[in-house]
Amino acid sequence: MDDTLARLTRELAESGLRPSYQRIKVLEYLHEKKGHPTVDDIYHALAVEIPTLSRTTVYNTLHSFVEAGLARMVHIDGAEARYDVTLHPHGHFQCVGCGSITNFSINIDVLAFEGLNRFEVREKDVYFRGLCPNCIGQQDLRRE
Amino acid sequence: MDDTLARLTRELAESGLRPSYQRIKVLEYLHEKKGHPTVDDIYHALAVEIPTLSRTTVYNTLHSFVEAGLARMVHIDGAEARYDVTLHPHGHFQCVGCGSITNFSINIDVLAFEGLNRFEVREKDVYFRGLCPNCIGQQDLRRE
DNA sequence: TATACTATTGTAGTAATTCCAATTTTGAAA
DNA sequence: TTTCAAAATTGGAATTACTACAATAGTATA
Repeated sequence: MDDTLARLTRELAESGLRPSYQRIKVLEYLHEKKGHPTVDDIYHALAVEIPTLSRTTVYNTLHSFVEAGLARMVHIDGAEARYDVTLHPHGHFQCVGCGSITNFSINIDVLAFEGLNRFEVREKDVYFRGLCPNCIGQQDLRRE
Repeated sequence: MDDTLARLTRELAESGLRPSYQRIKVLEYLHEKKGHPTVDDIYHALAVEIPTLSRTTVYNTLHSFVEAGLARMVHIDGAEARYDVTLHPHGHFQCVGCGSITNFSINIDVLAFEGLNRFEVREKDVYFRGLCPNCIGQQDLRRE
C-alpha cells in the first residue's frame, strides 16, 4: 500500500501541511476507521506504532486538519470531540443507548430558514439523537 | 408577579419535580433570559439572591429539567453547555467571531434523510456557524 | 554544512463537570 | 403539631478534556 502513503502525502501537501510521519498516520487512521474517533481513540491506536507519540501532537494535528479543511470536528454531546473525514454534507446520529455515531444522508441546503438576515452562514450541522437498531433490540429483549 | 410564581410552580409540578426555591429560581431565570445561559451565568445571577447556592445544585437542577423535558441542552461548541427553554423546534446559530448564539426558525421535520432505517429518531438539532451582523461590521471596519 | 523554520514532546495548568458524604428541607403520616 | 423517611442542597474533592509553554528534534534551503 505505498499507493496509500503517496495519496496521503499528496493530500497533506495540497492542503499546505508538511507530510510528517505523525500527520500521515493520523490521517490514515481517520480514513481507515470510518467511525468518529476521539483524540484518545487515535492516540491509543497509534501509540503502538509510534511509542514516542504525544497526546499534544494528536491535538495539534487534528487542529491543523480542521483548519486546512481535511477533517471536521463533531461535538454531538458534551463529552469528547470527535473527528470525521467524510467531507460531503451529511448528518450525524447518536444513539442514546450505546453512544455510537452513524452518518446519514441529508441535504440541509434545500431547507429554508428565517431569522438570520444579514448573517453569514458558513457551516451547517445536523445532529439527531435516538436509538440505533441494536439498542432497540436490546430494549425489546428486556421487556419480555 | 405572584402569577409567575404560580405558573412556574405548576410547570415544575406537572413535570413531576418538587417546586423547591432553587428550581423555581433557575426556571424563572431561563424563561426571563431568552438567551442561552451557561451554568456559570445562572450560578452568578442567582447567587446574589441565594447566597448559599451551590454550583452542584445548578447542575442537578438543569439535569432534572432536561430529563423532564422542561429545557434542552445546547452543545454547539466544545465549551460549556448552554440551556434553552424555547421548546418549539428551532435552529441555533453561533457566531465564530463573538460566540453569541441566535435562535432561528427552521422546520427540520419536512426534510428527507436516508440511512437511518430501523433507527428511532427522537431529537433533531440544527447548528449553523458563521458571522453575525455585528462581527461582519467589525471586519469591514478593520479592512479600511 | 549551517541556519532558520516547523513539528513534536512532555509537563504543568485550566476549566467544566461529576462524585460523594454530610446537612438541610420537604411532604406525608401519626 | 410532631415525627420521620425521602428528597434536595451543599461544598469540597476528584476527574477529565483540553491548552499553554518551553525544550528538543526534525526538515528544507542556501
